[in-house]
Amino acid sequence: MNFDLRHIRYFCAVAEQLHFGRAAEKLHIAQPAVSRAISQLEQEIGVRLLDRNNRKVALTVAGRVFLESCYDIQESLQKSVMRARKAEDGKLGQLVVGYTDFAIMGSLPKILKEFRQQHPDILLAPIHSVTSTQIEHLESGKIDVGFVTGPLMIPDFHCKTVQEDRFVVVLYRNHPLAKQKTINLAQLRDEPFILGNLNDWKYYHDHLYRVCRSAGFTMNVVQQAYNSDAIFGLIACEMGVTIHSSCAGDYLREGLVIREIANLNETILTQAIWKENSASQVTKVFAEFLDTWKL
Amino acid sequence: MNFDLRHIRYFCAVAEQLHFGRAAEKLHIAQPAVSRAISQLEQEIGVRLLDRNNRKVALTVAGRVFLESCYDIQESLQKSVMRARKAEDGKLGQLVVGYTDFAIMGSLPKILKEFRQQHPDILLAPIHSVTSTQIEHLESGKIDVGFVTGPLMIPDFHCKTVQEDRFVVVLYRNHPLAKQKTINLAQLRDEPFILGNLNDWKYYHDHLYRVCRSAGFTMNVVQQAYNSDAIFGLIACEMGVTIHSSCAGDYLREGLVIREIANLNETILTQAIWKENSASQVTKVFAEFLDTWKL
DNA sequence: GTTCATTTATGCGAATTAAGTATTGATGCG
DNA sequence: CGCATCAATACTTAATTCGCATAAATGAAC
Repeated sequence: MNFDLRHIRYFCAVAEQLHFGRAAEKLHIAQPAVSRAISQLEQEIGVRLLDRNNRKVALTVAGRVFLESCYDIQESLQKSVMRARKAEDGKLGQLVVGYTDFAIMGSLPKILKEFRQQHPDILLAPIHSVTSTQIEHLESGKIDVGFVTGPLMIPDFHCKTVQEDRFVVVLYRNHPLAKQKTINLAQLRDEPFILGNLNDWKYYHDHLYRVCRSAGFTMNVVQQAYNSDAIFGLIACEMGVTIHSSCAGDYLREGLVIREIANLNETILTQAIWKENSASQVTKVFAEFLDTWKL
Repeated sequence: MNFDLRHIRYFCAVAEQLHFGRAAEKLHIAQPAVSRAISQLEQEIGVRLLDRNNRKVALTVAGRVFLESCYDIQESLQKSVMRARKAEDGKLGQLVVGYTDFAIMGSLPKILKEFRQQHPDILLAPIHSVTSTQIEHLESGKIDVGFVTGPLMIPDFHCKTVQEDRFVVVLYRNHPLAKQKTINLAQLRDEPFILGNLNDWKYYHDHLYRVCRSAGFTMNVVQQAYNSDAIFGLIACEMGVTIHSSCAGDYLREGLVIREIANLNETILTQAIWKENSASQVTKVFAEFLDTWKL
């Protein structure tokens, strides 16, 4: 294949005009150049593309077939250039997003949906993992953006709070405290607590620990569960209670109830977090997008 | 887009080698030519494709994206040339095939299946119509090949017999003659006949007329039906009998029986037929294929 | 820190390729 | 049969691409 795009351009012009002279005019060149290009192309392919004499020009069967291909190729080339430019701008590519239980129960679906609409050429790859793991993966580059449970402040990382939830008590329906509309933290002093795995949920537990300490007690943890669903499952067994995020409200299983905590200003933040330096262009586009996001 | 395939070729080479010198060697040109082509390409697209200094060459994100496109384009170009060549040779295109009831009940399915396997790039467009209509459509170019009921000899047309059937009597099960194993034609002298529309089935009727005449009688036609299924339907109503092609054997409806005709050498030919001149290349390929077809 | 080896980029003349001008030659129409 | 039209060809000119020589940059080694 020793022809190039010029030949294809010229061929398309002639095929459209069915006239070498007019095609040349459209191409802003002289007619002989067109004649030569067409014969070169035909020679190269080894097939006559245009049935022509000095009075008439018509596409051959092969010419019609090749013409279609020519349009395809030109279109595909144009797209390729666009894609390269988009990739440069971070508007095309892949974004690996880490997320916690709280994030996926809360604002993340809306955020990702909106982002996908604005940037259809960016493939989102969401990965569930807890805050501490996400931070490791951000460091190692395994994920581009994390949605973690804060409050959090890590050097060299950018943060954006995307969700603010209240602490709430989750009880089984028969629990005595379920009769109250709101619960004072101190009332939970002697309750058996079911929490997420103390290693995995470290950031949330530290926060919760401080909250309970300031209410004058330490949680009596009787079970550690794998995730929110497991916690709720164990509570449904009436094995204990938990303090969870208010974002669980929509996802609570049958038999469980949520009660607000009285006189507690402390909130749970879910934050988007990404490496300040060494962020891919796609990450930067996502960061920009988050900038415009209203809590 | 003021670049051509040369730039794409060079870019692919560099992307593969990640080394301008070695790429140049592979391309059998000097290194500066490669350098220049790459910068031209980058300038044209407006995006840096290769992160390079005097020690290292690496694809940028945009470069990776564009490289994929380059492979696609080159492949697509190669295919386009192949398709044009195939089209020239008649190995790609469309073939409109007319066929009769007898053809589709007989050898046509096998023929078309085999042809499709040998020529997957030829789109077959089968159209049902009777012999006389097919001949009109062949004249006007509406169909490329007809499968008609012969025997037939038309000037300027090529013929190839693809199927030879016996005349058989089709009766309803309760018919007195159904008790016989074979039937003499003369026994049908006074039977009410159900045949296809006399205009549409002209060629078959003429043939059948001659056959009955030589048996010493003229058919008493009481009903004309639209197609074979309709004929059989009316026979199932016990409105009459018919003489049909033995190819109907596999398709006969419940309640009907077939009886061979004694002492009849006459056969029904199904023939492929196409215009000798002005045949498209695809038609010629089909004709060649038929040449190798064993009856 | 300096030198060296390696490799991409650039300047310039040569070679190749494409385009332009003028003309030929073929073809259909009046 | 001549004329008008239009693609093809010959030859010249312009543009592009290439190769060689070399500069400039960079990392490694001493």
